[in-house]
Amino acid sequence: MENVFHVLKERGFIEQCTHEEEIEKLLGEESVSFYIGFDPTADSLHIGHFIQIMVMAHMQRHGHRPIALIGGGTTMIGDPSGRTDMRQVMTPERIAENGEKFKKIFEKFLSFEDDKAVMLNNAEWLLPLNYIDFLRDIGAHFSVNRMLAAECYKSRMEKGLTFLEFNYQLLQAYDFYVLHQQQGCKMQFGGNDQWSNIIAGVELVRRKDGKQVYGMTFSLLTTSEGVKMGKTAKGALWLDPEKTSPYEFYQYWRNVADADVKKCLALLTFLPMEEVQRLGALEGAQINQAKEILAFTVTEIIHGENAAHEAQNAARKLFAGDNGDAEIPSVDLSKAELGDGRDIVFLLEFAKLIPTRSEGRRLIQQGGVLAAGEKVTDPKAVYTASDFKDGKLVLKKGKKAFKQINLI
RNA sequence: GGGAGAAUGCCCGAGUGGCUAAAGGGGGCGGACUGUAAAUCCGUUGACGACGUCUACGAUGGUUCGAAUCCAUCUUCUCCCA
Repeated sequence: MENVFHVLKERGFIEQCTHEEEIEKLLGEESVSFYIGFDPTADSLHIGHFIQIMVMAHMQRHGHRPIALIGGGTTMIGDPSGRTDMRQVMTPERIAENGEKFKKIFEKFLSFEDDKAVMLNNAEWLLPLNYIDFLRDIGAHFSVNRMLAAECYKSRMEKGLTFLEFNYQLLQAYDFYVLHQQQGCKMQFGGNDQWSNIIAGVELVRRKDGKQVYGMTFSLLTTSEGVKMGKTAKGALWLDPEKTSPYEFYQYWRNVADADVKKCLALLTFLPMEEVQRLGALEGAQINQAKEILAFTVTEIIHGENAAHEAQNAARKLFAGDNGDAEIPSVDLSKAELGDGRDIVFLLEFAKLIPTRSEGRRLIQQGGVLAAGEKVTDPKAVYTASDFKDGKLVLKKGKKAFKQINLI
């Protein structure tokens, strides 16, 4: 079987390794147990986590054993790495709830049968810890001097870092130590922002057990301009269809910058690299084909084939100017609520295309609103039941935002 | 524990008694150009019953005809000393 290290390297996942040659050798020789930690700070995973999930999937396909670690314990502290502000302290109930949701998502991407992958929660061993014992056993191995010098705290050295957060690294290192002992875990992966935490774990295992374990980090998904990808107007690009609809999700990828197409295909899909190369090399208007494939494939992996087809059809129809079908994101408006007619601003607000009525008026004045294909020029224009063809009215805001109102 | 300073719109950041819904930048949104791209350019960016009204410059109270700007108390944060 092909060495997964080469696959990950070729696809551009790998950013830093603790011991490149040894890791390559190890992954080529035996089935390795490795772990990636996910802190349940929100009620859904987002696209940043998805990269890590892809890595686990690639690894599992090549015969290795993923340990998906849910950070029920570490989330009680909050990881300060690479952040400019302190994380909000979360209640244990919320953390547990979010953790359950994470579990369900992992089950979609990994096979947990026959111990081919395991899912654990570090709350199990972190919550019962005794402070004094922990300090003596684990804390003694850490150098504050070294920790402070680490790049990941840099921005926090200016703004302030609490002792609570400062302890995060010890806990993550301890996770690795526990997993090494209990699960024979030899590697830890993570986003590039996890580098310091991962090295800390590698060193702790070496000091405590005298064993060599390894760490590797993966590129964070950034645009060619270095901005974090996966940000939408509403915040993160979530994997949960309730939080980010498959259509929105599809559109996000359909609209990535030319320069990022190849990278996204390599990191977010399982398409063979020859295909990725070919698609990424397309130029001019042709690269739109590659973007369609990217959008469809990623949506398919996350939301399934049907949802991907629906999203694609809706997008194609809307951008082809054919507003005829029901796959467009829509809202229902009762006849009673429409009454003798409502003004355009009401309809825009009702369809959640605008946050305030002022925004709606401004938009109309700037010529950014189309109703049933006609540009709306008067903010006071009133729409009645007769304007709904077959009980439908498609509103278009700008070039890319559509919403259909169904009269019921 | 002692001392110094800061808190402004989504973010950064000017403003130190009326001309301030608050400069400038970033971001967002709309338009032009295009390929549902990037870059660029133009416009816009508190809300609402919209040439007017209301709410806003950490919180509360006060001085004043009038406060983001002055005073008092409080809260939070940063820095220096311990």
